[in-house]
Amino acid sequence: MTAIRLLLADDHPVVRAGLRALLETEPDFSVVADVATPDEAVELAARLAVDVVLMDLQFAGRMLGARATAAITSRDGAPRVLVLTTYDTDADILAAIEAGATGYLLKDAPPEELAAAVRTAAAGRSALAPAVALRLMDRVREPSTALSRRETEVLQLVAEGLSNDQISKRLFLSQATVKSHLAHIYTKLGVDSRTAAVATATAQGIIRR
Amino acid sequence: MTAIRLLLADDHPVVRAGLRALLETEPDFSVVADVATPDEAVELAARLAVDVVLMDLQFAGRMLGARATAAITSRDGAPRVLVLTTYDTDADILAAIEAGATGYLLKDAPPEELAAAVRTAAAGRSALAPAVALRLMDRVREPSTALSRRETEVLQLVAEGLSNDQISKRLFLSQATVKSHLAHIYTKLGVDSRTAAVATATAQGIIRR
DNA sequence: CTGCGCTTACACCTTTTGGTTGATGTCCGG
DNA sequence: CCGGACATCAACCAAAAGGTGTAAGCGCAG
Repeated sequence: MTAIRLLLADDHPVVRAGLRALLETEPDFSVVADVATPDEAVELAARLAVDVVLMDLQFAGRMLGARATAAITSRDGAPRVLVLTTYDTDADILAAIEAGATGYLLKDAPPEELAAAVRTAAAGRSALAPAVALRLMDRVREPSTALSRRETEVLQLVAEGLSNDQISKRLFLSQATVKSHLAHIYTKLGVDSRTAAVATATAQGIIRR
Repeated sequence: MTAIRLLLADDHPVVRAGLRALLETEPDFSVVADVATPDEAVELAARLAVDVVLMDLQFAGRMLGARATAAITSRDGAPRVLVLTTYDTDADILAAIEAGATGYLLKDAPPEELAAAVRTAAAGRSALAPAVALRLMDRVREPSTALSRRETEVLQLVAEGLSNDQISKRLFLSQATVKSHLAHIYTKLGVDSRTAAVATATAQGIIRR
């Protein structure tokens, strides 16, 4: 049995070293490279014939991991991408899954869970951390509080302090559409103002700040 | 020359492994233990006669590191505490320094910076990451961004989703006063809406969600 | 003692946001 | 193929929030 070939992508040197240290103790794992940027990850994922990429979602505070994940998984014979991040918010999870991630793990996961997820991903099966799986279950069970992708996107911008007008320009919509989305968001969250929506959504982990 | 004895306190196994891997390559460092909880950190810092404690601020999403830091540094002959965390918000930095931390590093620091900071801390000198030092300088230079107690109180309620009317009732003020406070807040933060104020203040750690 | 900043407060006006109703097109699943 | 969820936009009205000017009491440092 050949070793599972791994590529680590995270902008924190400490995290890269930690993952390497933890994963190299497994005899059937081989960490072939670790990189600090999404671009390097995309390039090396293609060149080095790896089996699984462990990908952070945030690089230098921005959400570049999802795009890199999409770039990696879009090719034929692409490696599996296991997203490994700090936050378990709806927005992040959906972005990752949409980008083609095979699994979603949290950085506070114990080493055994990490290794198990890598093997699951290498076998092509989906690997979700318990907390993440639970959140997705809740989402399915309770569709009234589940915001659509577009709604989440709008609300994220609201949380960043943008006005309806700024949001409409950012998303190439009319203010009317932004207001429409917000009205739906208020209904779903049971609130009646943008700040209350942000507060509620933040508390529930629907958006990140 | 005796080795510098280190204790690692972080709830993320990956981070503990990473710090251990990076620091043990230094011949003059000796990692004597790593722990996952603040309580263990306080206990072992006293028992093991360590020189420097590398302390995370957040444990399981809560700010327990500052209290542990205070507990460790309050004793005679206490080890130096080097706070190592992900965020460089005002509130976190001030809490750490107030608790008696000798230094404040960010987790995205390169390994050399990390090792240098440990040696600096072991020698009893203050070790601040460049980004952190810069923020403190800004704070001293630009006191206009410092909100008064009342203003912070109002803004905290805004962040919780309350309307001006609700805030006025909560604080036994008139809506006019709340609006006055908010106008001052907008000026100090350089924004022009309540959501933008919350976003900015949260980013700077002025308020906590 | 005398400013200065914080807190409180009011009035007037403009801009933004929220609430409602209605309409069109798309896409997906039964 | 059709219903339903989603996304898009419009027009209108009501309410909330923001902008500006003004001002009084209070505590504190120079």
